[in-house]
Amino acid sequence: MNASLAVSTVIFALRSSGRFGGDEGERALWLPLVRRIREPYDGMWALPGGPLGDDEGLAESATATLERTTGLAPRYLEQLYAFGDPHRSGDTAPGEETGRAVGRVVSVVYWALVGEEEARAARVGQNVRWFRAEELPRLAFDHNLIVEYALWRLRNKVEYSRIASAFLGDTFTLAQLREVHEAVRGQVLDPANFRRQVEATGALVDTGEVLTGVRHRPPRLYRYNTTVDLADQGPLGRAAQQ
Amino acid sequence: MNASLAVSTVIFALRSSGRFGGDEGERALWLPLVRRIREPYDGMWALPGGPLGDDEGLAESATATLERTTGLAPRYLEQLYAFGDPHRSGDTAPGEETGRAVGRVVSVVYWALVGEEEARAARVGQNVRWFRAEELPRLAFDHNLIVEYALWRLRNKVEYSRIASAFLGDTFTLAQLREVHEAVRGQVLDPANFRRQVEATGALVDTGEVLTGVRHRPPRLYRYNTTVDLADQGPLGRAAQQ
DNA sequence: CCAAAAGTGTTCCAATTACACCCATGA
DNA sequence: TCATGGGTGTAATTGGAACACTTTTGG
Repeated sequence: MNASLAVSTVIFALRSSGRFGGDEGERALWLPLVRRIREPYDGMWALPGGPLGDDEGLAESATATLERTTGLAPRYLEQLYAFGDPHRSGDTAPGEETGRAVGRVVSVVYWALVGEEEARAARVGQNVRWFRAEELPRLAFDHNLIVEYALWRLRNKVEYSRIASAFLGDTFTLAQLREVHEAVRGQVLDPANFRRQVEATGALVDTGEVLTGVRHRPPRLYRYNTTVDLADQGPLGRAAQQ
Repeated sequence: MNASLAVSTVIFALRSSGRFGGDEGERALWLPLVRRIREPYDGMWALPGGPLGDDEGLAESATATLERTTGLAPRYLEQLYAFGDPHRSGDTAPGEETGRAVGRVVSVVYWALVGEEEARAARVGQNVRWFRAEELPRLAFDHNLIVEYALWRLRNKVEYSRIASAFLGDTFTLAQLREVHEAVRGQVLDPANFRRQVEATGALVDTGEVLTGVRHRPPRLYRYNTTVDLADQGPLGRAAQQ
């Protein structure tokens, strides 16, 4: 019989390493992993996922995994890649990846972004733990490679699309948006030039409100033009396809 | 049971509409399709593909399909997307896509580029026909959408990678490379600026030879630096992964 | 008034564009 | 020698990077 199909999801959140309630602190990318409770790779950490349901779409399955693992809904979701190498389990013995199927598994992997606010209150299940994306232990299967690839895609895409706003709330200041870019891209950006660049895209909408309570000049609050997709997916975005 | 898995391939070739042997003529993108001989969509044209073999990698399966359909080997091959919507057959009745499996099918689709020279001599099988990529009939399943998406990816990628050379032989003149870009991107490019841009990448190697027999100044023949991949796939390219 | 970040202005540099012009070959 | 595309030169324009400077708040 054919290989069996699983859907896994790389879930990214931006978290301040500082205490709760504090607006400040070093922001870094985190992601939730689940501990395996069967062979192969028993006891190791792995990406959340599961077998594809009989009448379930691929993106739908990724969303369900996200909800099951964190209780959250994605602010951005995109297919990453399909991994199907016959020996990707790294083991010569046939392994099960989903906890149910046996034998060869092809994984369609998605990556998701969740909001910073929601991520603070994310449910933490029994065998779920959040890790810094840059400091992962050795994961089950080829999941280290998958996370690396997802990080690469995220970092590329944040430069030429609007997905950075997925980490933020509906309204945000330009400094907040810039800090997301800085955290993901790993470099400091000139506030003046950053402002002009995002303003030049024409996608920013001035809400007319300002953020008060800060001990300096109150920054304006912006919103993104929601009639436009966060990222151009070409024909896939224009169709109702996913 | 789970959905079954198929691998399909969008195969692009660049063809002159002129006669054989003539170097000139309007170049356009063509692709081979196969005629379905079963329900659903019996008699309609579809992308070549087939079920994933038991011990076969995904890219390996795409390469095998390419060989079976055209007798050619890909000069460039990349995974496009996994399509798995439960109702992508467009039919409420359960359909078979591969000619063997029954029920729901998830297709991992690849796209490939083959050389212009090889494509002229491509084997044309019983139920295989080449079509201009811009003038396709209504295809089986969601294959029109898939081809549209593949075209979009090709046109994007040709601008920031070296995949255009996959349509050409080992050595080529800058005019030939420019004509490939013009055909794919659908716009004329300034020869002088095009030359400087590709030279600036440092990937061009002057072979020292020239192309003779033309009734004007003989152009130099170049080669691409083959130690570099045609396109940066990030961690996927660096690993032995496919 | 002072510190701090918001926001604006200006200069410099690199890349792209447009286009003029010379070069080398076949007919 | 002429037509044709190969190849080089150069000025104009654009866009980004760097950084000085003004504005507006809380303390």
